Amino acid sequence: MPRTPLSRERILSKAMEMADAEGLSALSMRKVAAQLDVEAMSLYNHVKNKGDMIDGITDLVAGEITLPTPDFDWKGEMRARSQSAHRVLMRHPWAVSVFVESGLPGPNMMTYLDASLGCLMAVGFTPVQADLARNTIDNHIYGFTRQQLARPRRARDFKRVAKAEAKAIPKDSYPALHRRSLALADTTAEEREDFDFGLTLILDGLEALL
Amino acid sequence: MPRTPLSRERILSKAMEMADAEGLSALSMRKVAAQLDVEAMSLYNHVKNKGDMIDGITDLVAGEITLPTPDFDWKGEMRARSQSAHRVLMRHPWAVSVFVESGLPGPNMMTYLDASLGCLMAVGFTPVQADLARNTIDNHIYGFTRQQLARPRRARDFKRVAKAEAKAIPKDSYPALHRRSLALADTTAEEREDFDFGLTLILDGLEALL
DNA sequence: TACAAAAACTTACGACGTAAGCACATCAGA
DNA sequence: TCTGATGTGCTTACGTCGTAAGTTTTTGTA
Repeated sequence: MPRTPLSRERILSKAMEMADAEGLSALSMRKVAAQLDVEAMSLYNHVKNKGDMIDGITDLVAGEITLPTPDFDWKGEMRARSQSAHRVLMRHPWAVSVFVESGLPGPNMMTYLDASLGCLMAVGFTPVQADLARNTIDNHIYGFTRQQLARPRRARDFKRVAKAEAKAIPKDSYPALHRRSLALADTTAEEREDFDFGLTLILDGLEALL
Repeated sequence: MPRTPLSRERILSKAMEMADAEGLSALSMRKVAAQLDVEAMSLYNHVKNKGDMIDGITDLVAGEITLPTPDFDWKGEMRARSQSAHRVLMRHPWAVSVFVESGLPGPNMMTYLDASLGCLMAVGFTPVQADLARNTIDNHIYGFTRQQLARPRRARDFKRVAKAEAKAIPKDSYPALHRRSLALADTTAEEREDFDFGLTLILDGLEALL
C-alpha cells in the first residue's frame, strides 16, 4: 500500500505540532518519525540533523509574526508587531527559549529583524540606536512572554497558585516577596498581564532620544 | 590512600567550575563524577538528581549578586544591582538561561527577589507595580547579557565578525539588517555594550509612575 | 571489637542522536 | 524490455545520557 512520501514540510509540520503540544524536550527524532509512521533515520534524508529540524520550525514561527512597516507612527507599528510577536510566542511556548539563543537566524527571522530595524531607522534612529532599541524591545517581549507562560492562564487557577505561593514563602525571611504574592492573588488578568506596561516605558523612552 | 570525602559543596563547586568552563550542555553526572575521581552514582548520595545539582549551582550564582537596599536613591540602588547581576552573569554564561526558566527559586534567589521588590515598594510602588517593574528590569538584564555573551569580547574579533556578518547578509533582501551590521563594525565597545541605554529607559519610565 | 548507618561502587535499563551500510523503488537511456 | 543510477527508507550499531536497584566498602559509635 502506497504511503504519502516524506518531505521536509511534512516533517517540520509534524514536529511543530508535537512541540506545541508537549514542549521541546519531548521532541526526539525517534518520536517525530514514529508519528509519521517512519523510522528515525529516514528523517535524515530531508533534514540535516535535529538542530536543523528545530531551526526549521523556529523559522516557521518567525514567519507568523506581523511585520512593522516604515511609518510616521513608528510607535504604533512597533507596538503592533510586539503584540503580534507576543501572541505568536504564546501559541508556541517552546519557541521563546529557542528564539532567544538562536545563532544564525533563518530567512523569516531575518525578514522580521530587517523590518523592525528598517522601521526604526526610517524615523531617524541611527543604525546603532535602532539595534539597541530593537534588542531592548525584544528582550521585553521574550521575558514577558516567558513569565506569562509560567503562570496558570485561567483566573481561578492563577489565584489558587498565587495564594499557595504566598503561603509557602516565609513572611519573616522574605516580607516583600510574600506581600507581592498576596497582592498578585487579588489582581485581575488585565492588571497582571500588562504587556504594555513595560513596552510603553521603553517606547516612550526611545521617543525622547529622537 | 585516603580520599577527601564527597560532599554537596564539593560537588556543586566542581560542577560550577565545569559549567563555567564548558557550558551547561557539557555537564553530565558522569563527567562531574569523573572530575571528582568518583563514580556517577555516588553523587546521588549528596544530590537528589541532576536538576537538583543545577538548581544548586544556580543559587550559588544568585548569591553573588549585590543586593539593593531600601534607599531614597532607589534608581541608583536598582542600577547598581542590575550592573552587579550583569557582571555576575557574564562570569557564569550558562546561568542566564537557567535563571530565566527556573521554576522554584533557591534561597539566594529569593533573597535577591525580596531585596529588589522591597527596594521598589519602599519608595512607593505598589506590590503589583514593583513586580512588573522588577520583571521589566530583569528581562533587560537577561536579554542584554545573553546578547553580549553571543558576541566576541575582544574588539578586534568583534569587528571581524561584524564585517563577515555584513558580507553574509544580502544587501538587497535585508537592507536595514545589512546597514546595521556595517555600522556595528565601526562602533567602540562603549557604544555597543551600552547596558545603561535600555536600563535608563526603564528606570526613567518607572520614575514617571511615582 | 561489633554493628549499624552512610557512602561509594557495580550493573543494568531504556532513552537519545546519528554513522554506516543495505534494500527497494523510481526513472532514464539503451 | 533491460540496465544502471539515484534517491528514499530501513536495519543495525555505537557511544552517550540519567538513574533505579542491589552490593560492597568505609566510617562513626557503642
